[in-house]
Amino acid sequence: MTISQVSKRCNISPDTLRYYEKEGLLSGVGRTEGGVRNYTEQDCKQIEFIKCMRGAGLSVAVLKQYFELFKRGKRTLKARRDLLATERKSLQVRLTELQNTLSRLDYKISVYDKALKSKTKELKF
Amino acid sequence: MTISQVSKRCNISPDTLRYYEKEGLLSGVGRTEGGVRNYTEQDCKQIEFIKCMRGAGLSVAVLKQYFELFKRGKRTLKARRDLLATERKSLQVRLTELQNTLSRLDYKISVYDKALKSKTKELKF
DNA sequence: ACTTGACTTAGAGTTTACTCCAACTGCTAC
DNA sequence: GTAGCAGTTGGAGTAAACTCTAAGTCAAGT
Repeated sequence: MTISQVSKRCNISPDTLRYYEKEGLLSGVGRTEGGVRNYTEQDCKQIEFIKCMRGAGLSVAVLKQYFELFKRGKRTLKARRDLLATERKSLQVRLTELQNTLSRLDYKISVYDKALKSKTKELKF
Repeated sequence: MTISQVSKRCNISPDTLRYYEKEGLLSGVGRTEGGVRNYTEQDCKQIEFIKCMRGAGLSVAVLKQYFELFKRGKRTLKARRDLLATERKSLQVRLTELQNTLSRLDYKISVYDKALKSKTKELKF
């Protein structure tokens, strides 16, 4: 697959794909004789994984670390597991925060709806 | 309250507090005769609100817009409600995404745990 | 051979949200 | 009255994650 095909399929710009590769999140992307990137199905899966994790707030630096561990082979299995577990933990924390903020927004919107009905009072903020 | 007191209480740096004020998220912070910021309890509540919303990913620009509507008075009640509702919606979407990613991480960690037990196989990534 | 369009690289530029700096002011304590 | 500290301002600097530009290459079509 060419970069533009992967770009469309994964909905990530070619620039970003090149950037991820430069940062070491995609080490083994092959090239044609002409030097053009030739992505495999595996590459795509990995890109989807990266996209998913980036969406959840994992930094490019952490993902780089993860894939660098990978390159060092089987003996880093535990380290990778632990890295993921750490990220999982902080994701869980952020999830709970977001849930609280969602409730707070719901409450605030309900206060607005009441104020709009009574057509009299203004709010503090 | 002085800026350093608020900074401690809200756990936000004085620089950030000044930055928020400059950006219009805190319009009416009073000053002493000497020109020193003098925060009220209301100001603190507002700062907590800003912190909470920033934590949930609302941009400084959106919050600025919200407080600018506020300055225009009661006739912007509906606009403010709608702004909050829009943000609530996208927060909800992100929350669902994060939940999916959390599950994915859980699964991946379980795969690692299996691989660690059997002590034989490597993973794709 | 020549144009066209997609691709390559290195490196510069952008955006967001801070964070830091320099130069200055105004209390408070000695 | 002056040292020291907390505060002020305007503006410069930073980090992360892209995003864009310039200059060039390559393969296909005319």
